[in-house]
Amino acid sequence: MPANVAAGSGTLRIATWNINSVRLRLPLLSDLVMQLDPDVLCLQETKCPDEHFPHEGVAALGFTHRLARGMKGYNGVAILSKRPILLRTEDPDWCLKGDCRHLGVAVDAPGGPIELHNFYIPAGGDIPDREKNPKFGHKLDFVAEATAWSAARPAKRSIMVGDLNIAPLEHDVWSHRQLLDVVSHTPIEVDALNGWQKAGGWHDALRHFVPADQKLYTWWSYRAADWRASDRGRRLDHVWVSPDLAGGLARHVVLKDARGWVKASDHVPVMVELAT
DNA sequence: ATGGTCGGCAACCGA
Repeated sequence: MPANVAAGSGTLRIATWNINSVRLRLPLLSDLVMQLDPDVLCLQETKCPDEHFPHEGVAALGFTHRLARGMKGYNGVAILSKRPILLRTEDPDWCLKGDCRHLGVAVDAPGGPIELHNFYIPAGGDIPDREKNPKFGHKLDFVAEATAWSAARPAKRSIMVGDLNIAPLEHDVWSHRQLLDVVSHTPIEVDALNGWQKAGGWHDALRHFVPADQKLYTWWSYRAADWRASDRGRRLDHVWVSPDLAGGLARHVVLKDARGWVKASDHVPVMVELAT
């Protein structure tokens, strides 16, 4: 062991990906593993009931520890890990909907257990008005509940990842001006997300590496004729870490190439490596 | 300004 590395410490690579059907895109997971080699991979939009989760295929990639929380057709999250993970049973059923948008675990990390939360926040529909659009209300209610939850238990040795479906910064979207009325970048959503982040004392791990005045996207619409040429992206996927882990942030990857894979998801994988 | 494309699952809903 190098002299500058304390006993019991090490690095951990955490990745997050909205896979948009884990069964359809199972073959792409091996590309992800080759590119990022994550210790822990958090998935959203698995769209897969637990009894049909492709455990065998995922195990073949080295993820010996797996937890899935899915349902038929919609939503669904999973945590795949090369290190032991322990399901947290004390976290809320968000908005009491039982809709499979969160998994919380303790990861057996070098240096001691790390609390990890994988979120899939409601997209919120098309109209940014909770009176006219209940899905937007659900999104705001979900974030408000998560804010109160974070405020009640300041984060320590904790990581929060997922598809939060909100792009908070001006340069998290291709055109701040043109997206001010578009769900994902409206001021009410941005304020809500910033309030959540502040309530938990969370550090934005991607913006730790990429300055706020540089464009950074993790999602490109399927509807663009040429997603790469038009480059009308948004940063909807996030990695937040508690203050005590922020000093250990070592590396990040936004795997933009994944948007060009055959049968791509509209989101790309994001990975953060940190000392634990 | 509008519509553009996906996935699940079998007619549209959700993104």
